[in-house]
Amino acid sequence: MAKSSKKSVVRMKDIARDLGVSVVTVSKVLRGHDDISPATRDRVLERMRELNYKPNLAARSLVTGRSYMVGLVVPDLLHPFFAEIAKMVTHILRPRGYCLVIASSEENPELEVSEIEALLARQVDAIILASVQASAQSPVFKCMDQLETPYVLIDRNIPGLKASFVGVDDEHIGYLATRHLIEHRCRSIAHIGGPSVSTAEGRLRGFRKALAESKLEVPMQFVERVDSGDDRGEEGGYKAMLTLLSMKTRPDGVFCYNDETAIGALRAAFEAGLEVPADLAVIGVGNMRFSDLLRVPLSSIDQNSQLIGDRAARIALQLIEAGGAIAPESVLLPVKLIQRESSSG
Amino acid sequence: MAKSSKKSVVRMKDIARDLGVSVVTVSKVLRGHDDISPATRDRVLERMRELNYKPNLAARSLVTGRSYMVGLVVPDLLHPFFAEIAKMVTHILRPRGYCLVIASSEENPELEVSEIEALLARQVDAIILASVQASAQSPVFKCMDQLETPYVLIDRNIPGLKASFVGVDDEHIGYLATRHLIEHRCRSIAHIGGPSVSTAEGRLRGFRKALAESKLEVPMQFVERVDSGDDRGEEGGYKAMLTLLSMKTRPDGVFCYNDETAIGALRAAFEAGLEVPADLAVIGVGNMRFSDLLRVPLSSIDQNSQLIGDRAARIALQLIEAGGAIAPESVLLPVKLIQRESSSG
DNA sequence: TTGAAAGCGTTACCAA
DNA sequence: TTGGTAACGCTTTCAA
Repeated sequence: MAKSSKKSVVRMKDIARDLGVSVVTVSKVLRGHDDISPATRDRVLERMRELNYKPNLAARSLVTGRSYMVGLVVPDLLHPFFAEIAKMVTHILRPRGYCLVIASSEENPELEVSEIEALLARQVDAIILASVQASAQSPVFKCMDQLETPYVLIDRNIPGLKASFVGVDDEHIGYLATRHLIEHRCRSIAHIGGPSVSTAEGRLRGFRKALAESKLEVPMQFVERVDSGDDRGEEGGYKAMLTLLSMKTRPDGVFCYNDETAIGALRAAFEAGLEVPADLAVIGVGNMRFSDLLRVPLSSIDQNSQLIGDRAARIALQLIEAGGAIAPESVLLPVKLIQRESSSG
Repeated sequence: MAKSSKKSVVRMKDIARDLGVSVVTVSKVLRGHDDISPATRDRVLERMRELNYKPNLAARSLVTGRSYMVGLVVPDLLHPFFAEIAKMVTHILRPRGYCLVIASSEENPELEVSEIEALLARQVDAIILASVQASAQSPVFKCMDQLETPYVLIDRNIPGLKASFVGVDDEHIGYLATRHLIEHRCRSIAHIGGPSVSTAEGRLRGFRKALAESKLEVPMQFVERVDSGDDRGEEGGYKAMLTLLSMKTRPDGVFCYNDETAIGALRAAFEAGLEVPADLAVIGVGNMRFSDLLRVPLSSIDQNSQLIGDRAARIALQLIEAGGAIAPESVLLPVKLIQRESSSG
């Protein structure tokens, strides 16, 4: 062989020429068709190996109409919840020949639209989407429908959309967390909530439900809201907690929309000289890694993010294989309360 | 318009037909060629909008030979260091029309090879790579060279490879961290190191250098090594620390390969009833978020991960645009010591 | 068992 | 300013 210093994109044509067979034959060998004689097959395979042949997937995609790419759109890759999902999704997809194209919406609905349009232009076979769209009317859903690109919603459901969804029961999460605080003798419980997406709203509903059940009051001012974006909640949680602590009757427990928010809340509480959980019990959602190594280990609700990624990927594959002939499926995964010191008073 | 319920993949052909122009004209309008009359241009653009036309990027890729995709291969997406890089890379790439395909090697060299081959088959225009290959002889590098696919190494450099690299000076990190411990009156300093990649090795060299400079001994047994993989180091750090603590003369300071390892080490120290930093000072690398909210806030060296992603993405773009006619560049970003309670004795 | 021809949606080249 | 023609590398179909 010549010194392999020059660019050499090997094509089927080259292998066919070298071996005196047709391109079709090479193509068939590549894809394991059985109407090829073992002798030819072996020669072709050997030559492929010699030349280190790699099929051009763009060309294949053009003729088959399938790209073997799946898009994943999340609000923030840095959030461990979504990173874990991304990891699990590739883990399921890769052995099946698919690859993952990631896009980040940065919690911005318009950006999400353009990211999805870009994915569609790339002919992705399916999209897995933690959407920040406000409603089912958003043009993204029409786009995907128009191209018949199947999609799976994760984490945040969009009411009124006939699409598959994988996530958790957020109302249940809110209920569970709040009941937990009540059972630990909190009587004046505040909530630091997230932006207006289904998850935050569900958790708030669960919060109210638990309190109502126990006939506990929720002063209006005890529900603070954090606009996401800023440092994924930590700063927001800090400020919200400051507000809560400045009230004349202070809460003795706080249920935070997520762990980042809770960590911010903890920081505010420490700075104010409070003991956690003696003066203030805190619980979050997400069960972040290292939650148990914090100054006061943080109680949390585990959202089962690995399983969300796993299931979403599998459903995406089903939708691709089925060519759309499959009914939307809604999967609610179980959650688990992880009690740690921040609420064990 | 008919109800848009049926699949409708709009092609240039359709627009051309509707308007009585040629496909070429449509193509030129799409790409902003200026040899088209404004009148035609407007008609085409309007029709594109009406039909919600999206160019088929696979087809374009086939003829131009460029996919506008960049591959990113990391050992573990879940590690915040790599997640941050991934986020930054998309952030640079997206506005320029590129998308990011992610692949995870799981710290497995063979898996890394196959992931890279898959990316090459997809015609990615460049690859950004935190490689786990042991040497420059690995076939992956030949592969990428053969296809003239430019690549940028990040985080871990491969000695003897003529490739662009973006990372930090790991020997300096090790030196800085160790000097810091020495300055804080540690006299018996241990190291918990990582797997044999350039980063871990550099940090170890820096460790030895700082100790030698101060004429401090390093008993062989004071250098523990963690095989990555297990929970990104936390468990390994824990076990390594247990070993160190079981010695007849215990270290009074430990420099850990990364923050995860350090957190494991902290856990072991706490369980042994030690006070940090009074009995044992600890410093890590990575400056993980929430490092300052740990039970004992962890001192660390910040690796500037955002900037690594930024620079790697820009270099990748340059390499793509230059068509290989650019000399490899090695960028060493500055690091910063973040002192916290774990080493402020 | 093999292969010739057609075509996938786009862009490049050059002529009109 | 416009467009015809020929690619790009592959798969599909169908005939040999």
